[in-house]
Amino acid sequence: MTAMSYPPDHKAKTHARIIESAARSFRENGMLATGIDQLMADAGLTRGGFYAHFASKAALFAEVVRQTFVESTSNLFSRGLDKVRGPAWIVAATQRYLTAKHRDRPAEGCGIPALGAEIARSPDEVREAFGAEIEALLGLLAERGGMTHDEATTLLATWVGGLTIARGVADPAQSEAVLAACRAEIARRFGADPSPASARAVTPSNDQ
Amino acid sequence: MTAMSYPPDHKAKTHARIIESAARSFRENGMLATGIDQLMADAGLTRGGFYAHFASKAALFAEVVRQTFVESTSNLFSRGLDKVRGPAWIVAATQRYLTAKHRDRPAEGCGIPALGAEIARSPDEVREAFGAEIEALLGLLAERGGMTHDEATTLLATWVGGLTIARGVADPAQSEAVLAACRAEIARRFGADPSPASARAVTPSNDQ
DNA sequence: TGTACATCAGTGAACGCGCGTTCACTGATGTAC
DNA sequence: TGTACATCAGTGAACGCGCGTTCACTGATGTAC
Repeated sequence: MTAMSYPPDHKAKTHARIIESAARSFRENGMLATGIDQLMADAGLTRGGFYAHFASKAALFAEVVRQTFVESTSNLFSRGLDKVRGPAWIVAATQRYLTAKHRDRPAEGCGIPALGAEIARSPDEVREAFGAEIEALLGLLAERGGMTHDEATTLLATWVGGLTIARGVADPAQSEAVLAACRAEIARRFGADPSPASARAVTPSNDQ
Repeated sequence: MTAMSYPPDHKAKTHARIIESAARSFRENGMLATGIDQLMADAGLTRGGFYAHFASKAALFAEVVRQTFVESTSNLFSRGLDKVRGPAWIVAATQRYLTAKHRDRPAEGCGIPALGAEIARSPDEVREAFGAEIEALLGLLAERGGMTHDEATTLLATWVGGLTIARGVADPAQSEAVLAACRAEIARRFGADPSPASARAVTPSNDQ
């Protein structure tokens, strides 16, 4: 009862390690294509131990969904993007989301384009986690971008759809054109400079 | 050489039947989750015959991608939508795409939200077919909606992302709110009545 | 009209392999005294 | 300080099953004469 084996955070660290490496592999290869053998091996463990950490693969998937939103929130509200608000933030965040780098590195990117279709086919456990994360993210987008909830929803939809289409297209020029079109239209809509050059060094301006 | 067994269109009909039932199952359950045994059984055949029709599962997937765009084009440019152009078409097509019915029937719906992530992970064969179909569809959207290529790209991205998010969310009210937000913003942007009631009976107006 | 034949769409057993999950266990750790 | 013990994170063999693909074959069909 009071006896405590192992350091108290040992299992928690292993748990987090499994989720983080699963989150990478799920986004890169798909949830279904990632076997439990493989993802446990990636975390330096063997298959049997999986069920000491998660009730099922679906339970892990729900945790992975949460993990990808933690990462996305960090990507969208730090490293320069914490210094701007309103339209300037919207344009700068768009320049960060709709890039060739994000397109080419799904393992580190937004979970919605990478996992959305598999989430939609998953049990409630997963879809409820997704719904809660979407609502929280939309709140943050609306607040930081000075948008209505509807505008934030549409902005996120355009990001997700733009990246989905760009990832599916084989020709690099055509793919880049899809990203550029969405970037330009969003910048036009929110009335700021659409050139990618301005996205690198975001300057605090246009608060709300 | 000149000898011709079976009616000349017999194999072609079987070929089309496999593609059509695979297109349904791929969109509903995912490409990876659909086994060749199952999809051949759905078409009334046994597994071995598959390779008389397709070089590989990826080759079938490329055909399925083309098939879903044929269906989408039909859905977006007929049954009332062939009677309008310009902003009126944009709003009416949006009201048809971003609906609970489309969300709940992936097997009959747009292949981009349902298969985009799996297309992105597929060989060039599949991604080249997707790129060609995207380009053709964007041309049609731009022409019928009186939009620039960039506007058409962004509109399609918003449709795809909106449906992806709405499908992943468990709560029906939250899911409907995502669809409604995207519908309303698109209608607002293209300056027409955003109420769903006007979408049912589209009236020819506002040409280009 | 009747028979022999060539075609080929489709069959079904078999290949090696990985899947998600269960479960009896091992062995390193910290605690009690 | 030293020993016996309880804890429990992680192990690895095993479960039944379906995967994508290959290949020797069957049998219905249309053609030739």
